[in-house]
This record gives sequence, structure tokens and C-alpha cells, in this order.
Amino acid sequence: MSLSDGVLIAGTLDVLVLKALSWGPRHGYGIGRWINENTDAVLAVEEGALYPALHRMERRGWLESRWGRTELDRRAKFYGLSRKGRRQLAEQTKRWHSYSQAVSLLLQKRSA
Amino acid sequence: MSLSDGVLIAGTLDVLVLKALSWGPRHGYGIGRWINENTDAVLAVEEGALYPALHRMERRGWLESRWGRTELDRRAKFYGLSRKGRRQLAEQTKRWHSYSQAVSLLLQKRSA
DNA sequence: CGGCATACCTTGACAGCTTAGGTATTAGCG
DNA sequence: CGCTAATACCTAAGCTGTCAAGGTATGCCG
Repeated sequence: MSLSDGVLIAGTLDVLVLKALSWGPRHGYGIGRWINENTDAVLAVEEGALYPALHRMERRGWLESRWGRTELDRRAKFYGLSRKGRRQLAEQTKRWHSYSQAVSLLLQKRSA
Repeated sequence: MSLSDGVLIAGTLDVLVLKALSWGPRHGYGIGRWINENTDAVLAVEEGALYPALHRMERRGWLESRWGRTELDRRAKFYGLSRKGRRQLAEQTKRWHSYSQAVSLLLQKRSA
């Protein structure tokens, strides 16, 4: 956690998952890979963070899941955005932008 | 915590504090106010997060503290950056930029 | 005198990430 | 044929950090 040691800042995983699903359903393992690949591994999502997050988000009604088969014909659980999830994606994206912009501006102030 | 409810993303407080001190020593209360004011209250630092953070960072050798008096002639603990703290500021700033850029890019991909 | 701002602190609850395991299936290789 | 690696899922323990909610003390101002 944190900028000091960890690899993922606590609280940003959800919006990344939501975004990963905005093109349509994906299975958990694939979501993790998508995030890693699309950030040049700057963001490395641990499985121990990913799966609990998926369950959490489904419990909150942001995601819907069903079992299916991958292109490799392997058993996998596919997650899709619910209406609530889509709303969350929009809100949290906005919040991320305002938050990150605020932090970045602070950090850009030239110091002594 | 998180983008959903909280006001501060876990792990970003440290770098904000370090930055606040990059112009010279400040007391804790003033650090909190500086962050709030300079972000139009987008980032509202709770005291219950701030003071433990200061103690933590001092324990890690990033900060040095001494008691003094404010402009209002009130007793207050002033914190200043140590050499280690300055290094931390540089590192964490870099890390923040790469992290936030990665997230922002992901979120900007246009979806279906 | 009472309230508000300044300035510090701590505790308990809780969320979320990391580490470190675990299972099962399939593909590829020697 | 057996081994390893990749795919795909899951969980538990431990830790860190934030929030909510308290608390102390001082000084100013109406």
C-alpha cells in the first residue's frame, strides 16, 4: 500500500476493475492481466487483492457474474457491469480526476 | 479511504505532508490547513490521520520536530524535513506521477 | 462567561492491500 | 510419461492507514 512500498494505492483498484469491464464482460484473471498490461506493469494487481475486490463489488451490486468458458476453453467466472456499476464507474472516474489533479497541482508547486 | 466514500486515498498523505514542509518548517495544525486550503478542500485531512502520520514519519527519520511558538504566540510542534525526508519527497513525487499517469491513461481509454 | 479557533493527542473500529498459501485444469517439453 | 508452467479460481493472517469520536489546553472576542 501507499506510495512508499506497495504496488497499488489503496482504494484505486475498484475504478480500474470497473473500467476494465466497460467494454463488456471479462473474467477475473483477465481483468488483472488487462490492468497490468495496459499500464506497462506500473500497476501490478495481486490476486489476493483482486478476487476479494471482485466479491466485494458484486456484493455491492456493481458487478454481475456467471460461470463460463474462456477462449482457451477453460472454466472461468465472467463479470459484467450492472447499471449501478456503470454509475460507479462514472462517479469514481470523476472523483479520481479531481483528486489526482489536486494532488498533482500541490506537488507541482515549486518549492524553495 | 478509497474513491468511493473517504476523503483521502490511503497512502497519499505522506507525500503531501512532505511537500508542505519543502518551504521550511511548519507545525502540524498548519500542515493540515495548508493542504486543505491549497486544494480547495478537495483533500480534507482529518486530524486523526494527520497526527499519527507525523509521528510515523518522524519515527522513520523523515521529519525532525521541535516545540516552538506560532505567529499567534501559541505553543506548537514544528516539523522540518530531514535529508531522508527530502529524498522521500523526491522519490514519492516521482512515484505519484508515474502512478497517477498510469491510472489516468487507463481511465481515459474510450470505452464502448 | 461562553463559545469558537487554535493546537495537540489517542483510541477503537474498519477497510483494503500483501504475503503466502491452497486447488484444479490444460499445454508443452524433455 | 512425468514435470513444469500457465491459466483460473480462492482464502486466511497480518499489517498499515484512515475515520469517527472522543479528549486536553490556551487564548480571543462578543
